Amino acid sequence: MDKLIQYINKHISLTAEEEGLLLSKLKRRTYLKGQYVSQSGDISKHYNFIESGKTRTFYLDDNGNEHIVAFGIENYWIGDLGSIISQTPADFNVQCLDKTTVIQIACNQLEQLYHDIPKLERYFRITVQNAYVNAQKRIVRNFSLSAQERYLLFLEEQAEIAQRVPQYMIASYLGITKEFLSHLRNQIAKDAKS
Amino acid sequence: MDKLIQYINKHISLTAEEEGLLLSKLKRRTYLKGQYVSQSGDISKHYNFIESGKTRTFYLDDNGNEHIVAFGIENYWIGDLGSIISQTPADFNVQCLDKTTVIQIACNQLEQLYHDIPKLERYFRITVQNAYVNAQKRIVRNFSLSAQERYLLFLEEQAEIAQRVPQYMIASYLGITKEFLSHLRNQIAKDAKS
DNA sequence: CGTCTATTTGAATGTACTCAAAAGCGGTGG
DNA sequence: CCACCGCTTTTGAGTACATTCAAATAGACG
Repeated sequence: MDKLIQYINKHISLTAEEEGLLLSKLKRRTYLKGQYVSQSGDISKHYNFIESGKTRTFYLDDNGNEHIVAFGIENYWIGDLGSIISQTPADFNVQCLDKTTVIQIACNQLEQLYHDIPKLERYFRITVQNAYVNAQKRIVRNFSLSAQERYLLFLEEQAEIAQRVPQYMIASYLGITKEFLSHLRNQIAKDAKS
Repeated sequence: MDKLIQYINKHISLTAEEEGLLLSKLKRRTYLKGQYVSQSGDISKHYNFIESGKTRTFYLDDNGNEHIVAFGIENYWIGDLGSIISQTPADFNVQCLDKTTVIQIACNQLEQLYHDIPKLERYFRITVQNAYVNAQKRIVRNFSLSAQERYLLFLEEQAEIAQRVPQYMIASYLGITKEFLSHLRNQIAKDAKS
């Protein structure tokens, strides 16, 4: 679980004692491809840090269409934060796209941990703050950019993810249909030639 | 500045001493209608809590179109968080829609405040966490709901704001044109009759 | 090689946009 | 009190971007 500790220590400095306490509360768990780390409707039991593998967080709308909210790869925190913080049924599903190993913090121990290691408040404040800034950026882009521009930006900014997930999921993440993304790629290829 | 202290104390418990220290760092400032609390391109100098009035946070895209990212009313925190936390040029403009009084924390004192009153880490963690959950919800809705559904939901969930801002700004917030929103309203009125 | 999943292609459709013009609605001044 | 001004909302026609549905093609894996 060194990688997680290392990540946390980028923002705060844990003492050896705190590190030990934190480690004692963490559990490693491995999911197979296709398994769900958490499911819509359930109350989330843990917050997860990906050690290896990849996941998608998606929402199933009333018409049965899937909408990918986020991808997760190594060193990402995943889970339905709304469910985790208020212990209400989750809106989102978190599914593994590969065999995936996560480090879990149980929700019912999170408050205790914040109490025992107040520095963690800082760590998570910073982490969530960054996630929030990105979410706002995404909202604005979805309004102000065309689907093609959004796709090109995605390839650029999230190159690693782009290479590791199937195209129809990228379409879903971008908020367009897989057919339309295919059309866009065709278009882009044509434009590149001329 | 009691209202802010009161709001903060919903999540944490400040001692009298901490309260005093915090208060000594806060400044009240009033802007006229139309004035900017912060502007795109500038590096944000403070984070703002609205005591009275209302604001819009918007992004100006490459085609010169405005996209409203958020509205602010009493008891909301406003500002370009991306700029505030990394002291980079802001993406967003925050403009007052009325005479607006805010309580400001200077960015260059924020870290010191976190140091002196670690509980504030917790307060802002919780605040940003909630904002993030809402942002994710908005992303999903923009994908899975039609413009009409989004509008009706907005009226329901943000009734107060809906009554206090002009329609063309609501359209911008929803990511549609003012003309199309007008069309939708027409449609909704017709549907209601039959 | 066959099966299953992912991607491509194309035609018809729909949702939302653009542009232009008209109508409504406060305020302000004559 | 009315006329005019600026700003917001409405209306309508034509258009564009993205969707749906159906079918063909390509890729991956046993």
